[in-house]
Amino acid sequence: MSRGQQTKQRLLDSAQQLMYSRSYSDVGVQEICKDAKVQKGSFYHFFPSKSALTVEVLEQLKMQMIENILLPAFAKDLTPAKRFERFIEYAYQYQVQLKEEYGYVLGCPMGNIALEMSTQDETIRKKVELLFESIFEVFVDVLEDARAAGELENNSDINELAQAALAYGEGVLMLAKTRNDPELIKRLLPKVADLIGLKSTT
Amino acid sequence: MSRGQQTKQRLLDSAQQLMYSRSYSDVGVQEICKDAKVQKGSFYHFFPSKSALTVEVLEQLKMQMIENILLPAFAKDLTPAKRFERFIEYAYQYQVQLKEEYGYVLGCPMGNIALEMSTQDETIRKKVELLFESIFEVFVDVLEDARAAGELENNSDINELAQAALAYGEGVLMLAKTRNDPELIKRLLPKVADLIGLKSTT
DNA sequence: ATATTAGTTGACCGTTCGGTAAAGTCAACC
DNA sequence: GGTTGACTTTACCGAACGGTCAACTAATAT
Repeated sequence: MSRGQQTKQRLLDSAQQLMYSRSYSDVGVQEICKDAKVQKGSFYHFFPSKSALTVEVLEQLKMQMIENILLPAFAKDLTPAKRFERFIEYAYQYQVQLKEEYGYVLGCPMGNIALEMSTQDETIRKKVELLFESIFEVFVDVLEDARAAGELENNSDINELAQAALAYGEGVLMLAKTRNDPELIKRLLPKVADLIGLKSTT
Repeated sequence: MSRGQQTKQRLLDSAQQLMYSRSYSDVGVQEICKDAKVQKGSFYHFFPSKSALTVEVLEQLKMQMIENILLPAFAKDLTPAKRFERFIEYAYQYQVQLKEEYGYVLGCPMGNIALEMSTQDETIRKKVELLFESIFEVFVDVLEDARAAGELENNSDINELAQAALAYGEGVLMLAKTRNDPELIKRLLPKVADLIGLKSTT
């Protein structure tokens, strides 16, 4: 990785961490630069605006999420129901760790930005829309497996079920963040099985 | 209502509208004052800080939500299932209207603030927590009616079901806002019946 | 070796931020 | 009718905001 690439990467990493732990608006370009040990002029050498930086942060977030959470959790070594359970365990452990580190349950980084920025920055909104689409696709895939295996009691459209599961996951993370209590995830998220009609693993 | 009360009310109304249509951070006290036709000095006569104003805005929001949405939607003239349907219709119509007015689906005003501010302002987070509690209580009430009427197939703890329903509602509103598409509400929200195990109205 | 490009530095822009202070005006009560 | 306290007005504070610019240095390619 070239010198410039490294600088850019530090900016992306600092921005991702700071924005996730606080918010888009509360973190200024100045603070991102200070954290990344980069001068402000350099920031604007790599990014035309704070908004553009954020779009790249979101792209990086997507890749990390797919690689570190979605692929391992939904790997096909388990039954669809068990994959969801593994996903829930991942989400729970992660939020617990965040609470230890920051004192707060931070929730979903996409959801956070979506609600803060959707009415203010159209390119950010569109980008988050795409990130949700990535999760959606993974869910569709598991649900198809489940239906093929006869483990899906619900005969609704799989696209709708996937969207419902995504919405429910985001909602649970919102409540967990608002209550600052990661246990909500463990208590509530398993009910996604009822929502999509997954046969319980008895 | 006295002169001072009127001024304070204008500040609360302006802040509520502006923050809902954009965000907490993006709306300054200057802009709130201008919209309410109040001088900045007066603002700080009524509120010690922007944060304190926001807490009062949230209180007002709660009262409006209960009176204008929760009470009429969940009135006991219908079966529990039908009450939920009426609630969904209310939510849908409201977001359609907002999109016409502002060009954007604005989602849930509590959820928006919760995700933006929970890690930054503890008193705001606590207040939103209370607002969620208000909705939660209404849900518990309907669910008890449903169980008493034998219309609840799910025999889980009602508190958990109510929280799950709340989470799902918030999640759907988040997706609707991110996609800027109110139709998602109509398509997804009825699945709350599956989530909580409400017998379908056949 | 030199010219070109990529990246860095630090000072600077106008504007807005949340919040303060002090003087002035209004209405109500004695 | 004068006093009191609620409310309003206006000017102001230091700090931070997103963004720009021109000069400088480092790496690369010919």
